[in-house]
Amino acid sequence: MPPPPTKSAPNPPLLPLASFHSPRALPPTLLHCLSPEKRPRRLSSAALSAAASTSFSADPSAELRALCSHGQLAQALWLLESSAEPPDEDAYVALFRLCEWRRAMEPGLRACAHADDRHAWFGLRLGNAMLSMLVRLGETWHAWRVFAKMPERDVFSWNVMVGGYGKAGLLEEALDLYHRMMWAGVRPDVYTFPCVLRSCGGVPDWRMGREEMHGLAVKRGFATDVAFCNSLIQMYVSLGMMGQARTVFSRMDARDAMSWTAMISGYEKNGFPDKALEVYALMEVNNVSPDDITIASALAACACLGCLDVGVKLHELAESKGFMSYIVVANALLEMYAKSKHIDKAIEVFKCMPEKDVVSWSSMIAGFCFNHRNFEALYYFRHMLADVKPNSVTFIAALAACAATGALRGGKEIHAHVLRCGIGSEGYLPNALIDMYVKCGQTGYAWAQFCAHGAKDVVSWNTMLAGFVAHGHGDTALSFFNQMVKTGECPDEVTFVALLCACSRGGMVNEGWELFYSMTETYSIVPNLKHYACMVDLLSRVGQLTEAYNFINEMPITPDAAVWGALLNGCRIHRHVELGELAAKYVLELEPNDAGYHVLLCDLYADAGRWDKLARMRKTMRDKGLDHDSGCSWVEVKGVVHAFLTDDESHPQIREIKTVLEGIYERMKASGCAAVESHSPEDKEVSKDDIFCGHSERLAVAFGLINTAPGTPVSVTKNQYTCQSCHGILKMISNIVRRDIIVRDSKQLHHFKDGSCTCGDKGYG
DNA sequence: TTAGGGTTAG
Repeated sequence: MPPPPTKSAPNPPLLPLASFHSPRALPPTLLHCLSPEKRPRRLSSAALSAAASTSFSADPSAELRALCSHGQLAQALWLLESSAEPPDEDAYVALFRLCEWRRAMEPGLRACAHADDRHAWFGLRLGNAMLSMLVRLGETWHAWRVFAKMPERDVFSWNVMVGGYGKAGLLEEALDLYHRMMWAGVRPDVYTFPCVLRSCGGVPDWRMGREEMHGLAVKRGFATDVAFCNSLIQMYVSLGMMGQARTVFSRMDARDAMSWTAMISGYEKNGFPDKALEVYALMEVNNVSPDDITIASALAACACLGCLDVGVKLHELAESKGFMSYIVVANALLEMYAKSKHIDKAIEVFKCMPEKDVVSWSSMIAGFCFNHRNFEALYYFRHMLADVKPNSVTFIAALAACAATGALRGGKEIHAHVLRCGIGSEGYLPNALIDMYVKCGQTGYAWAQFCAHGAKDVVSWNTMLAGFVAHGHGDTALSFFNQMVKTGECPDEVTFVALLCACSRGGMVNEGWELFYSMTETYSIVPNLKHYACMVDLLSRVGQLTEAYNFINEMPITPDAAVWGALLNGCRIHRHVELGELAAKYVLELEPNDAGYHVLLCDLYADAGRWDKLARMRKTMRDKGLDHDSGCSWVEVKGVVHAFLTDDESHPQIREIKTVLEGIYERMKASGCAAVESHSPEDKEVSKDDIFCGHSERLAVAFGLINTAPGTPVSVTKNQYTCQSCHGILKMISNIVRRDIIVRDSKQLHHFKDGSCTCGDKGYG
């Protein structure tokens, strides 16, 4: 006897065709197939004696049918299990249909076991009703057992099984069953095609779906059936063949809301959200009324595009049609608001939802991350745990929030939670864990996670590669890339962004050119704006400013602000005011309200001693309202993330923080550290003002030093780039206090240790 | 005399 299946049991291999009709190969009774938690509860002895003393009507089968027709499931089940004789086939069928309609798992399985025990289910109608119910309840395995035992099967039985296996994601098995059906000489009907096509889209050999199914449907005269065409569209959608989907759609004589929705969601899922909205507009023009699923699909397209105006109209429409109580619509709506940078509106929708599922919570957590409100993401994550069980998508979003704030302890807790749930290798979770460890400055943990990840993909390699680059291990990054290629992993655009970045940080010009050319010549990857920006950065940082400028002018695509910004940064490092001003002209044309680029130009003037121009630039910033410093740093202490703003005096421990900074200043003076570069033109020594400049990273570092154990590293995350003065001071602090200080800023990761930084001071001319 | 097609989050 095979072991009783459990919920996680793999799909049983299909028996050889011949065994279907061989009594010797029949599986044990259905009751024995049920997993322990699925076994029906027997009636207690008290209930049995009560049943024995109950007077039944003359026709229990009629009574059972009547109870089912009135929806009285509990009483019907009781009657079934109390009667001495099994009811007739009609009564069983009525009970199975009621269980199917109610999605009543346990009563359904009990009724199945009852029929099975009494060998009363051999009729075709009864078997079919059983199959239909089991498939609808998601009990494909049990459906298979019933199907295998049925002495007679019709096209309905086969359709239910083929469709059921497809729904359960067992696509190969579904297609196998379809072929067996054909071999068995069963003639497919109009229902067969949608059942099979569901699985054709998910298997590599899609030609079977297109050629065999389509041809057969045409031959049988089903090609005009709306459900068949919709299934065909869906098959092409899942194969990413939107052209063919469009052809089927345009040739349809009649289309219903499902046809339109399949096209809308198809375009959205295949990366054409704009086309999805075009189809939606066309649907309106054709006066086809959208239903809840259409609206959810169109909202998903709006979310992709950040298209608020159409999204708001869909919101109004959903309200007018009374769809707001549908969780799918509400979820799609809050996602749309979050992605359109209206997170407060998303919160409003979320709070109005009478019921929230794992998608609602995960969307909110990811939405907060998308809107740079990572603390709220973590707050929602903690609250969710009391309400809904998180899944891999939730954990990925929460890990992103930890990564963004450098919340290592929080990230580790989530890692432990993931392992406890046994989903550590599910979906993108392994890569999200690598990313979290990388961004929290823990390359060692990231590496361990990378090595433990059994199914590495290009994203795993890229994430780890980016980790080496961020930590200043340029040589390791290049050898890691070689290892990646040797293992057969094909690099993509992201890989080359990381590699060129490594070259730029390490001043490896020749390697950079070689990699840049290899993109097109070896890997057929067309360089994008990010790659060009990296190359400009590489050339500019090493002082090849004219080459960088010429390189920009020869670009086959129009340079963006990042490309010109890289040149501006190079000009700042090498104090080339004229070329810097030219780069700044382009940058500020493209990004006129970006405070960061204005600051970069100010720094260029300050470093070059052009105080008149600096004053004018600062005035321009004031006039534009860009002079407000919104610098913010975070540090995690004992699992709690503390945030500090520039000149922040609000923290309860601010006096201790200042005392620590003052102490450091005294020790700097005593140890003769006086050669810090200052922005002040007259003073070239470290002054008290330098120490108390109010920059958020210093406050966060001081707070971390106070509140963590001696000898342990302090890890800080900052939303802007670390200024030259802070960089110099932090190097000194790491030396004085003999602690590792890790600062991840908006540009790179700095690991300060014994008075030096892993960035090699590149970028701090 | 039952059944098939479009569904939100990374």
